[in-house]
Amino acid sequence: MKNYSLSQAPEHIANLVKPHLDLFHTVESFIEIHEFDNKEHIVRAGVAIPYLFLLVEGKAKIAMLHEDGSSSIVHFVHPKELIGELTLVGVEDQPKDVISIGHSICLALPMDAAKFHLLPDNDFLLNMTRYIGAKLLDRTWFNAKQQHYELKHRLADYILKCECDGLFSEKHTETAQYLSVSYRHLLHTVQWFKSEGLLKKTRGGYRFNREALEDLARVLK
Amino acid sequence: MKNYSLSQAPEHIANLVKPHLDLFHTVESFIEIHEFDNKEHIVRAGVAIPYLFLLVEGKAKIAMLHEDGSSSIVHFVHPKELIGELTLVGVEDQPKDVISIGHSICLALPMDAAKFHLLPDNDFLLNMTRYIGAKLLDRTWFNAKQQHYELKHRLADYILKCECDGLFSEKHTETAQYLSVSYRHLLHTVQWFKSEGLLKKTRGGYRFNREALEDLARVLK
DNA sequence: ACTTATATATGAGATATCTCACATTTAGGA
DNA sequence: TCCTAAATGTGAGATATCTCATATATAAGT
Repeated sequence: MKNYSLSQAPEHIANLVKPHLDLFHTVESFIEIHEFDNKEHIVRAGVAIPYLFLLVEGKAKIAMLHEDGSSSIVHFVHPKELIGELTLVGVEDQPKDVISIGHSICLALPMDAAKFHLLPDNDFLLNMTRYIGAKLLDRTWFNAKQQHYELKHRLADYILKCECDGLFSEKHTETAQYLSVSYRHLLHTVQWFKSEGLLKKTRGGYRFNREALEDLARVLK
Repeated sequence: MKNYSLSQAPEHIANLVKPHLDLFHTVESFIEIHEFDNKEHIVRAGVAIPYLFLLVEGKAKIAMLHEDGSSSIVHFVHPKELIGELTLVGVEDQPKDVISIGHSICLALPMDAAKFHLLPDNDFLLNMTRYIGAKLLDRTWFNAKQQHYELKHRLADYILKCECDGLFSEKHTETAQYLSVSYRHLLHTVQWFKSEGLLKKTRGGYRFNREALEDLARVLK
């Protein structure tokens, strides 16, 4: 993990970060930049979170460990999303694991500074409430659909959400944990997609038949 | 639906409501009391919500309609819980159905008054953020468990959560919609519980073997 | 008291999904 | 470059869960 203050950041990083600073303009002097390698913990389950993070570049997964040793991926964090916001407002006592997927870059604001300078600011707080509220809505919706429709629909939806320039390149292991099915069953469905001509493996991922996938995903609205 | 202002409330209702007013002490003059009958809509899906409600007495379900015509129960609202808080903070454009289960009583604060008088109040807003944040955590946790464990565990957990003085008396139809399984399959599991001596039907509901249910529910932590 | 809608109940057969076992390929670290 | 861990891929058998059909009991409305 690399860690330096905003003012010491190399220029290409500073440029990357600049567009994300608006939320934090009142506390700019406290801001640090943290870089994480693949599989590095950004937050460790059960350990108090010392920063409010904002993911600028890269990707991360929030994972949850079950009693039986297996784990679910509860959420994929993408750029512009916060990490630690529930700790900031004081409702999360037991944080979950947050793990970098590939190399990633975060703005990091010490939690104390955030509590002291941001929470009393009504505009900031309203933004935060909306952010959390939108997440609640999303997750409620996601989960209702998740339980109700079988894998092929959810997978189609997921592929379309993750796809980048017509290429789907998420790991099957993580897809399975996110969609809450066994790896084995995910592979069955992937094979079925292939055999129906919805997916075709190429270098670096899968190409797909967008219309057909959209058809399958449509029931999730 | 009966609807009257706080000052006109009959005494027994006023007494019931009093302990719940603290959140709203700055806007007491705007407050109304709404009473709903069984199956009456408190909020109708897709129609703008004109009030921020606080459930004082009774119970309500928040339901979600799927494309295929079936519906999921997303949440059971219990006394002291809010209805419409996501509309208040401005993230819910399409409210879901909220339906009274049995007779219920709500505090009702006109949405405009709430927006004007409560949102600018930093203390109130922080409370609201915490309320919404706690709900997000709960639901995340609930859903991860929900997908991961089979019905017998989730049902055991649900019975213990709903039980009142050792009596479980929720409707099977609603239980099935909440736990996202078919009615048929729920009944299979109920029969199995009976045959194993975990459940016994009596007048007005089911008695149960608490230790055995706790054992089953334990994996959900 | 009668009628209707809703909730409870049970059976039979289909299938979506899981567990376990094992082989192969890919990627990361020394 | 080799070695190891992770990711990918496939098979066989079990089971959790679903759909549909149908019957009875209970609650609600007139």
